[in-house]
Amino acid sequence: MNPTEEKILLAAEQIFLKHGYDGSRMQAIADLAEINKAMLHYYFRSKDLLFERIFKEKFSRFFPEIEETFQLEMNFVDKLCIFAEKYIDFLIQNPYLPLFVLNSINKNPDFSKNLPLKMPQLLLQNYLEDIDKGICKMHNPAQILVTVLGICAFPFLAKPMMTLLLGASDDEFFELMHQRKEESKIQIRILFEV
Amino acid sequence: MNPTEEKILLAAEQIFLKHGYDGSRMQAIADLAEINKAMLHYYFRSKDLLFERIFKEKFSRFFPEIEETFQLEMNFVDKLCIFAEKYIDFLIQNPYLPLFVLNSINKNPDFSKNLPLKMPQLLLQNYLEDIDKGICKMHNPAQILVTVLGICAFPFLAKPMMTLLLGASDDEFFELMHQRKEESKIQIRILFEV
DNA sequence: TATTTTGTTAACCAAATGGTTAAATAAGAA
DNA sequence: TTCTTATTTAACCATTTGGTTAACAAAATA
Repeated sequence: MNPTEEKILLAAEQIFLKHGYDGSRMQAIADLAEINKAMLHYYFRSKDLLFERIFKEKFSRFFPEIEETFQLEMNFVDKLCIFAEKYIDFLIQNPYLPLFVLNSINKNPDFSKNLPLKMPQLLLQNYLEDIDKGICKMHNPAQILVTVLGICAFPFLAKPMMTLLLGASDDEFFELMHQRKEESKIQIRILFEV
Repeated sequence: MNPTEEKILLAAEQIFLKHGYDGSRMQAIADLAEINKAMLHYYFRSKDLLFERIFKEKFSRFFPEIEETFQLEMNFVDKLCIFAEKYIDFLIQNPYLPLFVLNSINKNPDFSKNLPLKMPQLLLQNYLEDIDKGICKMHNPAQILVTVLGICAFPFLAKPMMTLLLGASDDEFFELMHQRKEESKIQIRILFEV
């Protein structure tokens, strides 16, 4: 890929993830990429298209990783634990991602309508089997999904508020998130294991 | 209060909560309030001041309700349960609030620095006492705070994504949230009760 | 080398946006 | 009623913002 194009994508990613669509300026992206603003339009035509490019890439590069986990041969709760650890690790590397994705979907729900999201079905089947076997507690599947995603993603969504409430620094926050990999597994086992 | 001022505040609240600071237009607020755009500046001087007014009101009218709960005479886990139910009920009435507050703090952390937030200390003391009494499990207090807030608030933050993942309508989402009042209490007891 | 294609820049443009102003109207006080 | 103050409006303004253009440079191709 053209080095200029790459510089643009890298800069756009940073700006969009930090400030969202509305808060981002094309000029800011150009400045960060150290290129002329016209180049943005030369390579990507419009702000909308550039944003869509970043959003789709971020949204889809990250969901497949989860799917892998759910195809492993093990019981439901173990899968959830592995998922949680991997997911939190991923979010430590991409702390702005959750707020970015949620805001983007919130602003334009149609945007992610055609993106692939087949994991729930796989998960659900697996879950029902383990309830039959008697090794997993009965919950409303929707509530499980919300709870587990929340355990992992909420701290990152609430990062600025958390550091405020706890009087913690950025480093302390990330230390807390590393702890949370273990904490999340403990919580998941307590919640779902018989 | 002046009826025009009131109309403005009502409209500003709706617009800001739905679209955030960057996504909101003064003209949109004026249109919704059915008044001239100049009136906004006549009563509130600038977009920043109008936004600050809305933010502070939303942020502070909502935290005190929590504090009440924590001053009741009962054990820690019961308090958490009562908090969760009240909090979810409140969020059902104000579903846009969590994303609005988090985005606002995220955009301008200094903004909420001088706002009163003394609940953690009260909570912490209460918690330590109950661990001494042996009626509450030992966790890192910070992790508890994140988990409990997440159980309540995350579904509302993730509402658009949740409805997408679950293929649910708005009504079904709110039905799920009413269920969640019970679900949250169950989860809190499992997590923290001995 | 000559020519065409690709990449880059500075200057420019139209629309949108937050904000102002001066004049008009309504409301109160004298 | 008259004078003063508060409220409202339409027109206007400066800046910002996404986007365009035309000229220019650098490769690539012939």
